Amino acid sequence: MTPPDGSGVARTRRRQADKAPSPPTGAGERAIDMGGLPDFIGYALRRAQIRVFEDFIRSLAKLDVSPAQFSVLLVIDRNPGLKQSQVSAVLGIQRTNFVAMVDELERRGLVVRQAVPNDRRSHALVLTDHGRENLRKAAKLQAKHERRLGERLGEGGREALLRLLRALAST
Amino acid sequence: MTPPDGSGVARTRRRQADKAPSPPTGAGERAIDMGGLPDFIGYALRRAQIRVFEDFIRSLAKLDVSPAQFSVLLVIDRNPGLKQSQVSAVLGIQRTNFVAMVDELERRGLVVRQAVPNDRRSHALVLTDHGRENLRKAAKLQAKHERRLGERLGEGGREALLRLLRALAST
DNA sequence: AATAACTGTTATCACATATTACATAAAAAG
DNA sequence: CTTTTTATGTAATATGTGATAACAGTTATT
Repeated sequence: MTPPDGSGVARTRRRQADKAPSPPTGAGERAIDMGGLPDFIGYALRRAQIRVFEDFIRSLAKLDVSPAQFSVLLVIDRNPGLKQSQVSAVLGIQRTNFVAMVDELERRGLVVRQAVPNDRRSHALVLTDHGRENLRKAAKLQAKHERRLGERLGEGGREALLRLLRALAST
Repeated sequence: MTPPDGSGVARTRRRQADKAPSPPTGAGERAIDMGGLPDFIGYALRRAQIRVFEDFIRSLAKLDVSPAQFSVLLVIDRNPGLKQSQVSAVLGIQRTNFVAMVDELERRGLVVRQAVPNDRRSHALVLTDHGRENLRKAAKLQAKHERRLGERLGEGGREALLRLLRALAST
């Protein structure tokens, strides 16, 4: 499996290079035949995912929290004391790659690794006060982002989309 | 914008590391609270995209054609003679990164860069016979893949999904 | 006690994407 | 027609994301 970020979207750098794909094709130049690409699930999925992640990143830019970081903070907040391996597993992040993520969150003072009473191998993850405060703000911005997406999808669109996406992802 | 592949999916390597996110939570260990993550568009989108790309890659493994390569071959086939920059632009690939892609496709004998009559800067891209044949086979496998996805989505699900995804991606 | 499995970690590798700089060539401006 | 701007392809490079292998310390099994 794979982490909740990826998306190929550069979080730090400001994007906007080359140009967006196929602006409706101006006057003169003959339209380019996409060969049905936009009607393929995978292509449509990818395009949508990129857009949504871009919007997410813009929405939380103030806090500099990526989609992946948001998911990590959220899970730790709801399940304080989980081991690194547990958090990484539910999120589909490999524990080896998860190390650096926790390093960064710890460096920023959002998370701490705590000793576990009966197991000297594992680290229990908990949010600091600062981490909780940061998550609270992030969640607010994320909710706004989510609402914005919902509006684009029309009445009942969001729920329908979630159902369909789960159908694709399940099993 | 961004290319049609990405997806964080390793095409070459065989995947399956760590374990899939949150298997329904067995008996003993208390369920982990995802904090509503699965109900967020971005998260669901990402998960679905990964799954779909994995399936695509498996489906076309025989031909060793990635989603990105498939889209490139398709566009060149439908619009023979387009310049590199045109192809990369419609697909949302930066022209600098597109160079290596064309190199590879050319190396494999699927595509050729042709001189353009009135412009000595640009290269016109066309499929070779081998490239066309390869695309034909790829399209067949892709169609099967697409049908399989459609079945998962139920009656009218595919069309509904495409509509919703386009709503997210547009503008 | 010996062996196996778990946990976190480091070091790499592969690959996707973005940025910068450049050479050549065509187009636009003057 | 010359100067300047823009377009095109390319290389070099940096960063991010994901996968693999190996390892040390610890705990669990046998």
